[in-house]
Amino acid sequence: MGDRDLRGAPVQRDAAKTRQLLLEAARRRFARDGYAATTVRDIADDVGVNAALISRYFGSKGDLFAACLEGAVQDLGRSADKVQGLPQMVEAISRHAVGITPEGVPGQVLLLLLRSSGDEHAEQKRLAVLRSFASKIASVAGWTPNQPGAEEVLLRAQVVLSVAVGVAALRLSGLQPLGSATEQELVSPLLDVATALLGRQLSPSKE
Amino acid sequence: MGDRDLRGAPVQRDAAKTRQLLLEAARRRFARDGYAATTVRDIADDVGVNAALISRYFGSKGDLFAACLEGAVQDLGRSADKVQGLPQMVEAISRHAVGITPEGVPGQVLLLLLRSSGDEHAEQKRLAVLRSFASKIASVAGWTPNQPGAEEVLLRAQVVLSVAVGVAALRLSGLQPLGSATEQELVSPLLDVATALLGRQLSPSKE
DNA sequence: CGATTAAGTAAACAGCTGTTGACTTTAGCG
DNA sequence: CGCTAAAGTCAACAGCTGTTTACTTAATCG
Repeated sequence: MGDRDLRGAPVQRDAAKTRQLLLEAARRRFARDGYAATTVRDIADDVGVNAALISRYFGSKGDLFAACLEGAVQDLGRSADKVQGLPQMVEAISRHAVGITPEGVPGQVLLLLLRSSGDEHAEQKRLAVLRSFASKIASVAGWTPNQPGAEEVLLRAQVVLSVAVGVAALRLSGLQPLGSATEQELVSPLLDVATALLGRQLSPSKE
Repeated sequence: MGDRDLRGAPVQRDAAKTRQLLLEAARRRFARDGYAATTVRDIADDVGVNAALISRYFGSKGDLFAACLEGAVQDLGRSADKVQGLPQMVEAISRHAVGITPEGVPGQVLLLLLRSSGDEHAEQKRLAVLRSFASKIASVAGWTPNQPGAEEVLLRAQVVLSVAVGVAALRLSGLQPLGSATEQELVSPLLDVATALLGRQLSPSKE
């Protein structure tokens, strides 16, 4: 770690800070390369710290992955809460597909939801997040759980989610022009997709 | 391997057959679990054979992965050649997203295109396949390479491809109802998506 | 049938992985 | 300052990974 900071804040030995840096590095690696292809030494090297700290701070590599997933949940939740209409939802999806965080992997949060450690517990959490995010998409489109045709709407909402994760994955692969498309360039096609899938359902604002 | 076969064909020791079985097992594993999480012993055990045969028959684990990718290319190409209109293309996509092969992983071929070994050579092949498949989608929608707005159409075609791989990935995750949706149940929403993205471009059949 | 060659196995290998325990260094406080 | 507890390093470990080598077993053919 660096010996100095621009501000006077404590830098040199700060367990909380180091823990946070490890978490961020792990998120990047896990999202980009996947769980199995990422070693604890990779992550530790990114931070410039010894790999033993991962076991010390998080318990195990698997627990670190679980913590990353938890972070993704919160990031996603924070975005979802602000969303009110279908266009706003598409904007949020575009933002996540492109990647919000600076220095982060494109589509980091969404990609993490595709990554799997072997652990059953983590796997169920991952599934729970996907399910709840799909439900959120459906609800934004005016869906209520026990109306007729709810299953069909939920399916379509999950297809919308599929676009999001698919775009994130293909961007990561470097497929052009998708890989270098800006957030705004994505909004138009993604809005078309969302409208086509969910637009004719009892829309919240007009008609 | 089994000692008998129902037909009189040679079963017990057939290098070609064993090689083929290894290839199929590898495709399943790589598609489902990814490259790094799959060990050569896993694959060999699926076939009931010693792991040393993988190095012998394919050169290395990386070469085996490349062979799997090659298989995916051919499968995808075979489907793409038959396709003529946009509805047929959606059908083909649905078929691949659900998974054609019996005993195969859902969306095996599409998932393989998301999996990455570290190898640069394999990575470029993977990208080439994605690119060519996206172009195929665009061309089915009536796109020609040097027309005005070609870039935009290509982007939209790649979004269509994103839906395909996204659906395959989320089905693998077990997200319901998407995970157990039939090919026919997927056709309707996917046709809506493809039409919304590419329909207003100079469509091949009507108008 | 016996020999030759292919098909498959077994064991060993070097390198890497996650994790642990003992050690060293730094920050903070009396 | 000197001491203590925290923060971080280091080295070692057991287990697993891909690959190779020497071997056993089975099929083929004169």
